[in-house]
Amino acid sequence: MAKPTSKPTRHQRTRKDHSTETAEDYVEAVAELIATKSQCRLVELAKYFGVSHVTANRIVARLAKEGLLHTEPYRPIELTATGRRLAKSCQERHEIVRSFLIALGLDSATADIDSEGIEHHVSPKTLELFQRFVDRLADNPDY
Amino acid sequence: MAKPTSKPTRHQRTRKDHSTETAEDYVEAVAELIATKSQCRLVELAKYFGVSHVTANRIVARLAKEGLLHTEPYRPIELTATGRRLAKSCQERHEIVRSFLIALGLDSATADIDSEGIEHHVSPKTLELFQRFVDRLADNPDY
DNA sequence: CATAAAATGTAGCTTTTGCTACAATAAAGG
DNA sequence: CCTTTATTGTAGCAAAAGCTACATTTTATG
Repeated sequence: MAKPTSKPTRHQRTRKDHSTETAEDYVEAVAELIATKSQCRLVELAKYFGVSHVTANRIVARLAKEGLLHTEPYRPIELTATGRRLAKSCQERHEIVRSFLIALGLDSATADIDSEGIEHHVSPKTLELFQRFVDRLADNPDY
Repeated sequence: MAKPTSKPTRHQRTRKDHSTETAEDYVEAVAELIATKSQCRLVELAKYFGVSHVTANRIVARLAKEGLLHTEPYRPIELTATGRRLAKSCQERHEIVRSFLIALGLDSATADIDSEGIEHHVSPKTLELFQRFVDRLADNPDY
C-alpha cells in the first residue's frame, strides 16, 4: 500500500461539478423570478445571467430533462417539486453565506457578488460555522 | 433611465471565468509539484487533478500558449515568470482562505477541500477581512 | 382582425474539458 | 545493446455552454 503520490480527491472538480453549479444557479434564478415577477420567462432568465436566450434555452432543456424544471413550448418556465426543493436549499445556503460575509464586515454589494461564487463550494460543516458566527454576532452586536 | 429589470452583472460567470480558474489551479499545482518533487511531469499533474494525461496535456498546451507555462516535447513542465507570479499570488490567497476556515473552527481536511473551491471567488476586500480575522485571532487566542 | 413586436425555437458553428485507443519517444533493466 | 516499461503525443469522439442568424409562435397595437 502506501501511495503517497496520490491525494487527488480534493482537486477533482470535473465538468459534472460545473453543470451541477449551473443547475443550482438556474433553479435559484427561476424561483427568484417567479417570486418577484410572478412568472419566469426565458428572456428574463437570459437577461439575469447575461447570456443569449439560446444558451438559456438549452440549459433549461437540460434541466427539464433532469426533472428540475417543467416547460411547454412558448410557455413560462416552472419548477418541479424536486426543483423547488433544490431552489429552497440553495437560497437558504446562499443567504447564510451572504449574511456571514456582511457580519464579517463586508459591504452588501461585494457580499452579493462573492456569495454567488462561494455558495457552491461551502460544505455543510463550513455552512454550520458561518451560521453560528452570524448568530453569535446577533446576540453580541458590539463585538 | 431606471431599468429595474436588469441586475445581471453579478451573475455573469462565463466560460472565461472557468478557464481562468483552471489556469490558476494548474499553475498552482505546477508550482507545488516543482516545490515538492523538484520537477513537474505531465503524469503527476494528471494524477493531481484526477484527469487523463490527454486532458492535462491539452490544458498545459493552452496555458503555454497563454504564456504561463513553458514546455518542450517529452520534457518536464516549467513556469514562466508570469506563471510564477500568478502561482505565488494564488498560493497566498489560497493559504489565507485555508487558515481563515481553520481559525473559524473547521477541521483541516474539510478546510483543504473548501478552500480549493472558495479561493477563486473571494474578492480582495473579502480576502482582507479573512486576513484580519486570522490576525485578530492570533493576537487573542482565547476568543 | 391584421400587422408589428416580442418571445421562443431551430440550425449550425466555436471553445473548453472530458474520454479511449493507438503511436512515438525516453528511461530502465537484463 | 536491446527490450520492456513509462511517459508523452496524436486522432477522434462527446457534452456543456457560448454565439449569430433565421424561423416560428404569441402577444400587443392600430
